[in-house]
Amino acid sequence: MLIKELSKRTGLPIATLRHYENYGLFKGTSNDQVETNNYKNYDESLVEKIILIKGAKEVGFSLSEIKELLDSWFSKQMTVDRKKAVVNKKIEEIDVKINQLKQVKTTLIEAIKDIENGEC
Amino acid sequence: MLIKELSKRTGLPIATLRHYENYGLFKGTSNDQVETNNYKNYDESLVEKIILIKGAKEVGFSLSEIKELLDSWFSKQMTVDRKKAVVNKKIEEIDVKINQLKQVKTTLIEAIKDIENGEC
DNA sequence: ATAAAGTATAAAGCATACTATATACTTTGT
DNA sequence: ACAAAGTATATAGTATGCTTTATACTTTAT
Repeated sequence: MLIKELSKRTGLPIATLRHYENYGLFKGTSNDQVETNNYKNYDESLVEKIILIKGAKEVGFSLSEIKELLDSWFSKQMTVDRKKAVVNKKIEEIDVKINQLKQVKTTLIEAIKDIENGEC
Repeated sequence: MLIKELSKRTGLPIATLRHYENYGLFKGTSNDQVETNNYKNYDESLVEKIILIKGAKEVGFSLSEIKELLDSWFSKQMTVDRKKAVVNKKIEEIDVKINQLKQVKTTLIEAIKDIENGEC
């Protein structure tokens, strides 16, 4: 698919997708058969990958963290153990974030009670 | 307590705390009894508030979102219902983020399996 | 008494992550 | 055929959230 379709499928603006591609988060492929243009094709599998990027961003991961993760995940050079280590580290960080969110939620539920009791 | 102590208690750099105070997330009180300086005092209760700010930041909430929440929470003008609505909205957003994190986690657990099977 | 450490304020600087603009070329619809 | 829409690339601009610097004053330790 072309960039516009990718944008529709992922819900991210074209400019943002280009930014991510330039940053090295993913790569479209120019079809060498077609000589009239250099439009890039984006594979179906990229949709899932980009939605992962989007989700990770929305919960506070930086582009560089996300890049590190994806680079390991799809690395041809890295050993299986090294790859797994990187991904597992990120999974642990996710658990930390989930707990942080639960804590913030608990605080806000307390806040609701205080508000109802006119205590603030 | 003074700014340095607040920094120790919250784990945030003094410069960051000053930034947050300037942004309006909280307020220290200058003791008018003391005429020699205008050092600000930070109440014990601020520690919890700032740790909430820190946690919310780390899971992707912006300062303006956090400010909106805190402003409602401690507003003297707002009605109870309006306050509750703002806080409840944020609680819903937290649930969305928790689900996003779980989804990212699921994806990464799949990634581990793929890596083990040499599928990427 | 005085050097070192702490506090306050204002302003500049910086990193990250977009977002917009300008230019040029290609494809598509009529 | 040609206007409108799509794509690519490079560059500049912007918003957010700090972080650093400069300056000045206060407190603390010796």
